[in-house]
Amino acid sequence: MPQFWLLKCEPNAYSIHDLVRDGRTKWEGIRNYQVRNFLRDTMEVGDLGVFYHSNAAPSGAAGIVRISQSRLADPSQFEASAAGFDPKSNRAQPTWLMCEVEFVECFAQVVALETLRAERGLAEMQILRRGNRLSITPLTEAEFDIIGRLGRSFTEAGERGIPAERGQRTRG
DNA sequence: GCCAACGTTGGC
DNA sequence: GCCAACGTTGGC
Repeated sequence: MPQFWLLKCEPNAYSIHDLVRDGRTKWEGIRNYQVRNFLRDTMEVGDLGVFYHSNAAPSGAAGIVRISQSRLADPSQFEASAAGFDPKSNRAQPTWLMCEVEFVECFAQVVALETLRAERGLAEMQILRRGNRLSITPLTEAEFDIIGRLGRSFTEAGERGIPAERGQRTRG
């Protein structure tokens, strides 16, 4: 049984389109203990994730990824010149972990934050809570399915991040 | 650029 | 262990 995640990234730094090009990428640079604990204790290869663009116009869900590697040591914690350098960490017991994600799907348009907020089934989603700052958060399967359905509901006519239809649609 | 919210740091 | 100061995040 896969688990489900929402992974935030600023598209200025790395976007879903970069992942389309690369196929897979290391999700490095996490320096928050709550997120580290997800990476260490919970996330497994085969889990599915929503790729979320933050600090964007519009911010929102941009596509789907799959976890292709888990529990990797983040090498930048050992690099003195790196922004995420952590002099207290050591190679025998790295403090900071990362995962690798592989591309699954790019939505025709970003499902805008405004659209996510309007969806009743997403009311409990952590990303929508005030002050949420975790870059990786768990989703329920129902939340993941709703976001996937919204992402697939765009037609070419829709141009403002507003879904053209919201009919029932099954996953896969 | 503003600002609310939250995490981290460090003095005590 | 408390808590004020500071830094970061991210929507707007």
